[in-house]
Amino acid sequence: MNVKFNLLINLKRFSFVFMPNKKVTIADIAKEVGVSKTLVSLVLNHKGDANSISRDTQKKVFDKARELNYIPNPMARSLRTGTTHTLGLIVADISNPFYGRITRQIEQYADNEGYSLMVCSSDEDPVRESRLIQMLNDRQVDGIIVASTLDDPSRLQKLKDQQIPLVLFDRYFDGQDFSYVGVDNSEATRKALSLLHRKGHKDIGFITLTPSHISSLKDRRNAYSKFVRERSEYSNPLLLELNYKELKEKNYNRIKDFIISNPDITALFTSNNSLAIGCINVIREIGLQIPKDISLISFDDIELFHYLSPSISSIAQPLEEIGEQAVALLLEQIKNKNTETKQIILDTNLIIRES
Amino acid sequence: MNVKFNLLINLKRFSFVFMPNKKVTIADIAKEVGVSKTLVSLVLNHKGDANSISRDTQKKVFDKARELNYIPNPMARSLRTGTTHTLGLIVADISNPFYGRITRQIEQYADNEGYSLMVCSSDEDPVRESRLIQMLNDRQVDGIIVASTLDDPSRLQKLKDQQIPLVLFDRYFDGQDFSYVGVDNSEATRKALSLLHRKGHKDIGFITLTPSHISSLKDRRNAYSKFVRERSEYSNPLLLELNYKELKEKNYNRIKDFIISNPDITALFTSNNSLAIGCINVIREIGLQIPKDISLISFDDIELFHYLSPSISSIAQPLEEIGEQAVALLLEQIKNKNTETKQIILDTNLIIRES
DNA sequence: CTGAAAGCGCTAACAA
DNA sequence: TTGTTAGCGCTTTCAG
Repeated sequence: MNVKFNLLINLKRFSFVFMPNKKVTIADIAKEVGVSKTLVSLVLNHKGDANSISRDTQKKVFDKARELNYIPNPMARSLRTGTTHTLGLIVADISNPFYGRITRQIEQYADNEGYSLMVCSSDEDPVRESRLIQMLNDRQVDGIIVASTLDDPSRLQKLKDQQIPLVLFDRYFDGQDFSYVGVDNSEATRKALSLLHRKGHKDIGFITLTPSHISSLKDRRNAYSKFVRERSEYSNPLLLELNYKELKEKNYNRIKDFIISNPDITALFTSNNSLAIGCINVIREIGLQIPKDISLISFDDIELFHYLSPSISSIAQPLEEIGEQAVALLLEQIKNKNTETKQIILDTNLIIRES
Repeated sequence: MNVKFNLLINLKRFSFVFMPNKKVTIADIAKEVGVSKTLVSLVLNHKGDANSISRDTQKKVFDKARELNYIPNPMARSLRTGTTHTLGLIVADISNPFYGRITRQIEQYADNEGYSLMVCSSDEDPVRESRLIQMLNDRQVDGIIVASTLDDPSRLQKLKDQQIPLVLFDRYFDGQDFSYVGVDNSEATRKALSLLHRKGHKDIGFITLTPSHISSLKDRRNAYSKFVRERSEYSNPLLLELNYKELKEKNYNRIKDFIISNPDITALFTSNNSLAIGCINVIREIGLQIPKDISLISFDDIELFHYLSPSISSIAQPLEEIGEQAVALLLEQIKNKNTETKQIILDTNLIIRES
């Protein structure tokens, strides 16, 4: 028993000597190769040729680095350079498949370029989002991608002033000059509404979310208002706004009231997938049938819509491309701080199903 | 023109003096208050009392820090302390709602405790996962939470040897002593199978995923084998294994073949939600009806199952609690490196619907 | 071609 | 009760 115990202790002590416990630094390499730390750093950062260091020396350094299994300390590097090779991503809710799938893409492209991703959910709370931005900024991420829930873009403007690379997606700010990737929400909404209209629907209800300053939501709602205004046969806009909290708690009472108190409605347009789910619930509960009694089209396609019976028509955003472009835009800014901001508008796809 | 140019230059120079451009450091505070950097550091880290620094001095330091809007540089701190206040999370695929929802919880609890989260998807690829573990380790995250797709736990053992806090979830390793939070997959599977059996199903097909070393999948499959073996009325196990890639590509051919070539099957158990979706597709395609011709129960409840008609019965894991416990376990290890490993098994919930 | 030296901002022994 | 000093590991002038 004692022997065993001693053995353990000795092993532990011994480990100090030979194990890769104590991490190797450029100083170790320098000492072993017999050159200065500077040279090692230069070589390892592929600045050897630029500083005309002999190929022979370079090779020795590289070999020794591999032999010692040298791993650079990112903290030391970050402290020195101010860069972290980390990107920050803020979405409303990572468990929402819309954001989940975009996140997946962003993660993938970032990883390909050697960047890691810090993921945060703002919960549609501007205060929380501000805190997260601050946190990411404090942590010196090299850039931030955000589907912002802010109503006042000044916090983001501050980032830009600080030259922090920034890309918005899904939501932009009117009259603000940020890089952005998204879709034409007005046009997509108009197309869906037109379809409903062509199918003979005269009373189309529109259900959307607050906070209503969110550009994507606003554009969709405005497109609806415009659509209704342009057609004399529509009396009043049939509009319902839910807030994020009641939606999250699956409190659909107001949807129910809305549908019941507007019996003329023959079609519904919802401005996101969760709202559509709420509507489906309510419609079933009331005992109505889709699409016999009421038609439904939703923004943001999710798998569910495809499998429902009847399947639900929806407007699909090109999630993969949104993620890809967001990263591309951000990396461009990171690589060249003077890059002009760019706005990328991608095409949506109106998927017509049975609803 | 020239005047303007000069103005810019002057502004730039001036900015050095008063703008919050150049970040304030403890040195600035020290100088202003007239104490040493050490003292400032001590006070700001709430070690003032412990080092019997006068309350008066402490207050001065705190006030000045606030006045100067001091923000500690996490890189410098990390370099010095070796801690980053960052947690690493590795899942198979962040866009899968199962992981998305757990991630959401983990993020939230981590954030509450002042930790940020680095999220990575392994894509069920062990090589990729190893790389991610290495990356997180290099970045000196304070701890790692992982739903591991590895078949050889030695890479994880290495983390443990290095004293890196580690918590597994969803998947454990037989005979390995890691902290873990998950559910009793055997029991849950048995319960579902029993239900099917009680309802009179004699030929229950079981569809699962490879790689088959993944513990959760293995336990489910073994539970099925055992169940079949224990009942003489079952002739042969009706088992199909898909691989992750064909599932991801929605290549359901083998499911189709399986169902067609086993016409006796009256019930199906799938070991995850994506497989269930595949089955639903195939069953519809073949022209069979759920549950008239074939019943279906799936592991891992998703919203879709609730809304499908018929709605699909499933085994729900307590996602929120899994996330919460995983973080709790990890933080315990971070706070006290000598913490014993702990395995937490949570209850599942068999949700019986129409399928 | 190479190296010395000066920090990035912070913390923690060790003095005083 | 406070301060000095010595780095953490790396990059980058600048001077040979």
